[in-house]
Amino acid sequence: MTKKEELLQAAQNRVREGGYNNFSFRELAKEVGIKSASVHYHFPTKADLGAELAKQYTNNFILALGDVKTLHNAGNNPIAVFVAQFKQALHHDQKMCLCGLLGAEADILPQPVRTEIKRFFSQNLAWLEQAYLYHEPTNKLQAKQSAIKTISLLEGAMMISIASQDNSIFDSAIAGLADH
Amino acid sequence: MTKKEELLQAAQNRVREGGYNNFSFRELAKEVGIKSASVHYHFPTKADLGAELAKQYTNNFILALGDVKTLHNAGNNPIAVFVAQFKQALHHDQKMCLCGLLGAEADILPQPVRTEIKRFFSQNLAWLEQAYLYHEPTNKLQAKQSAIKTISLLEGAMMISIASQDNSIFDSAIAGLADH
DNA sequence: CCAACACTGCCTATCAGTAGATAGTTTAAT
DNA sequence: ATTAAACTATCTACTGATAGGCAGTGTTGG
Repeated sequence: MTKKEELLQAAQNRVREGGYNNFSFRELAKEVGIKSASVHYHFPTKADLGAELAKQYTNNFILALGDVKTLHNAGNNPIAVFVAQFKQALHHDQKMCLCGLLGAEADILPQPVRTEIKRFFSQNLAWLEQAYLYHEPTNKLQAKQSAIKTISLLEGAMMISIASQDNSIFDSAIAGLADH
Repeated sequence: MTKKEELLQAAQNRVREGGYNNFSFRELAKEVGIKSASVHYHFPTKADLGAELAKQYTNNFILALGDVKTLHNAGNNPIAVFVAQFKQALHHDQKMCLCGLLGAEADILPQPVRTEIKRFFSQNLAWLEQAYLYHEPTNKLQAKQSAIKTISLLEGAMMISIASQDNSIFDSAIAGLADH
């Protein structure tokens, strides 16, 4: 892993714990073993780092989901796949969704970061909408609404589980979500 | 409104926009027209201010909901009341739920603040559980799960609406929630 | 083949601004 | 005379950012 990648990874952990203001160039530098001035070589400003962080997070997230049509044709329920990916993010890392936390504080984000956060949700909603269209008989409007309900439930459940330090809240929230 | 109340109000606005790290004693002092050192007279430390902020927010929130039994007996659907209060928080202030945002960054909060955030959710879940028990034929376990699903959906929908700068997302998410 | 050059990735040193917090003082009301 | 609520002045620590240096790694023209 390059220093640049290490910096992004360190930043991701900190942002997922405490938001955009919870990391500094000095802390990241210390963690990866370089000086804070050198971080500016890789990312000219903090906003640049934040924007690239959100961009890569979104891209990796969508990539890991896979293709809706492919999943469906292989006999997998894409909605279950989506839910499982959120569950993994919580149970494995014990941290918030990066874009969930940043989304909540969107008002104070530099615009390039905010743009990437918006993209995360528009892309995930589009993915989920397709998932509902493939998986159950419905129309576009209904599928859109189901997509919104599903991702809202997941982000909210994640948040409350972390606030309450109780992952069983998340499990209760998603019970029966991807059945039938 | 006393200076202390003004400080709490100013802090609330800032926290609901960008989390715990998004306010400083200097900014609050400037906004209410005193010096930053004077803020320490009212709140010895930042953690004290944060804890009192979360405490009052929770108390006011529960108080505004009213009594489940009273609502039910007056022919009102308590679940609809709960949903309406979240909708109001979003549409009126165009800001996140204070405890929602703070809950997401619970890992970095001073313990007294974190304790208050936990209380917000345990109290709201208890209120909602009662609401479901009163409003529809169910058992305690089902009511608990419904409570978790409902508050998760509301907090998540709020978050995504703010991230996307689109309140219609919230409205879609709650469509049909408090019917029948 | 090799000297000149440029690029990469880091460094030191430093800046102005802001953070939370403290000690001690003034002002005004009780 | 006491107390509440503000003040001035100051501290140490940290913030993002900049200027400029330096070693290593090509890369290229004579």
